[in-house]
Amino acid sequence: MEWYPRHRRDLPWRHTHDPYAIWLSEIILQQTRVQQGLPYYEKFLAAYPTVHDLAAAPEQEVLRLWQGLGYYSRARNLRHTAQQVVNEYGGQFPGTYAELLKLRGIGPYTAAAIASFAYNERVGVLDGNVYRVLSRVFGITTDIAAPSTRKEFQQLADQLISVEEPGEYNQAIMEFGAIQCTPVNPDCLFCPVREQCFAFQHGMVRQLPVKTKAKAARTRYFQYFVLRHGNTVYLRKRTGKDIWHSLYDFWLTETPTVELSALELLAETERLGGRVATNRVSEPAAAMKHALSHQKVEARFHELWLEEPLPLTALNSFGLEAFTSDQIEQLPKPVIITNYLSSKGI
DNA sequence: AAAACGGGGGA
DNA sequence: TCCCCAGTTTT
Repeated sequence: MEWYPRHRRDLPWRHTHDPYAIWLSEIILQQTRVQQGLPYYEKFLAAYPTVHDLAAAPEQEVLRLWQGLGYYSRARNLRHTAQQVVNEYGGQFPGTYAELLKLRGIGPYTAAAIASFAYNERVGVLDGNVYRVLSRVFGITTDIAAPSTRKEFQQLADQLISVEEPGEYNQAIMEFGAIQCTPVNPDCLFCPVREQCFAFQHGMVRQLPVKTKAKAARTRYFQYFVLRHGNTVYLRKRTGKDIWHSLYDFWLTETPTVELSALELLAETERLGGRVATNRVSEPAAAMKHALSHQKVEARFHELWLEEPLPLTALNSFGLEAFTSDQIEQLPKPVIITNYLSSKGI
């Protein structure tokens, strides 16, 4: 806590005790680096200054603002919880850790963060930074990837937390992990706790924390059909339990390999009720790769110019909608789709 | 307890 | 190109 005031970054959410603003920042910062989250925080607070504004916003608008941040369920839960706070809590965020924990998108970490930052409740935050600092300082070799390990660290965090300034303490230990006790090349030379640090004293800094590696991501091959006619492009809102729920992309067939024969391409197009114009020679399919945590997506984009607009019955049964490029701009889309569209000047 | 869920940045 | 980072919900 001596280190913190001298080294802390000046971040906008550190100037407020408003639980709404703190909640917003914490949801954005889940699984997200500060530098990436910063502009989103500003955008959201400008668009939705209060929880009432967010609760009243259309889902598609919220998702569009969230575009590029990933883990889109965070954005849907954000809006859901805003509505719940307005409708069931009279617009006031719950005032305790236990109550906050009941809200969608708020787990142990976020509940502890809001409760301690906004209300000074004495409950230890446990994020990746805290795991790292505690495992090094105390020489804990338990695998932090194992869910059962949480209990051990939570107990320690709750024991260590300042009685006088729990919120300040929580921010301090996380900032210390983010800036000083970094995952690689931590600044042990100028570390204020090196004398008490087990890992430093025993030359184990590089070995801690112990964390088993996730298994390799599977590769999926997406064949996108970029169906076009005149000024319109056909897109589809993604539904179901897959990546990018509620975001828009093109008609999609998934294949076991990267290849898709010209025959299959035409067959699929005809299945949609469309005929490819013979006077427009389609270019070779554009290829793009997209890496996620648990999947690698290799996408091919087959641009198909249709002789006629797709029949309405086909649109309805396949969930496709016709859009102009101006309309497409407003739709929430996965980054890979945005990248493809901008490469095509759409 | 394990798997699913995005995207960015550094080496 | 490979590797690393990391909360919550769902299975």
